[in-house]
Amino acid sequence: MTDLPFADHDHSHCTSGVLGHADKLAEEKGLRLTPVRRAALEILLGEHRAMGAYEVLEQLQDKGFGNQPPVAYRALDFLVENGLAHRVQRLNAFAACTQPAKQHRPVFLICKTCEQVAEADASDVQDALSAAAQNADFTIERANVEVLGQCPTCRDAAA
Amino acid sequence: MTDLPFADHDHSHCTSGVLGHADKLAEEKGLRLTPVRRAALEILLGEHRAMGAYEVLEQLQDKGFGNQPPVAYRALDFLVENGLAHRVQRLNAFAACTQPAKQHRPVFLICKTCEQVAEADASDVQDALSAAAQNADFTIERANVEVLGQCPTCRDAAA
DNA sequence: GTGTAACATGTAATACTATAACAACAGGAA
DNA sequence: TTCCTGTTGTTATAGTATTACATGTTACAC
Repeated sequence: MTDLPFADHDHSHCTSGVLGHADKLAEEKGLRLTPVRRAALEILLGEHRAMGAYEVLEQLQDKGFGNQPPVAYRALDFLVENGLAHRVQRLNAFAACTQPAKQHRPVFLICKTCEQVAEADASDVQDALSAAAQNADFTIERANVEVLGQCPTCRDAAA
Repeated sequence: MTDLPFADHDHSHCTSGVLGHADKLAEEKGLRLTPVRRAALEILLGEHRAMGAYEVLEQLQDKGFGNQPPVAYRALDFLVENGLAHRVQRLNAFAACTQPAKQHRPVFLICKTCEQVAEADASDVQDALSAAAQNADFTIERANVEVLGQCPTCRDAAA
């Protein structure tokens, strides 16, 4: 219970900390943290919540950058690729439940090649999740665990 | 290693099994497994992979049902609500990484009320995930763990 | 069996999310 | 300088999802 992520915190401090790290990272790794990219990061940090790309775009526009979707997506993709931001989500899709009889909380194993989806039984995962949530005093309503990768068949075929 | 989800299997059997269960469930719980809904489930089962709503819609259309998006979304929502299908996904959004310094594989705790996102450190979850994937002989490329619920502040405010 | 409430379906219109493709430009290396 | 690489701007378009309203159907009370 040492580190409650939702608790009040010195926001300006956490913001400048991340920005400082970003600058350092850019220098060390030769990343080009250009004005748009830095601005996008500032915007995300400024709200401390998940933001849609178009929300970010709007604020970028206010700061004088382009106003077309790619402007935001490119900056965000850069941040994600370099570990400065996360993308929350992937795959807008549905799959039949293969074990509707059991009350279960599945983990989805999604093969990026053949697109098959397997439901792995992973009560361990869910238990760990419950523990993590409890630790943050967070009430779980729905959990979504998606793993993207390759199924044995496609992997072997590719090899 | 008893149950490899990706292994070859008797697909017609697993399909009819789920459909049979759906029929039984409908009868027991008084659910209305109407033609569109049953057709949507058959379509999902027929491919055994994650399908976009518009893909399902197309096939529904071929079977003589409506051809507007809500037709598919409603049927799919019904299936999801009743545990007959899963929705793979949640939230198309970005969030700044709050701990860019550490190499970490976060779990996102997303408050559905204030939309704040916290990154919980959950190596336990990731370990469990790795184990589950290994058990299915699945190669993980990217894992996305999202939990939707309420943060302590919003929960207390609602109470 | 009729009326009514609740739920299902069909359809149109629109909003939101994301990408492809190309032009213009800036900076570094040969 | 010239070429290469990468960044930004912009247009156009594709893909995903919801709102709103009209119509139809089912089940139940009376």
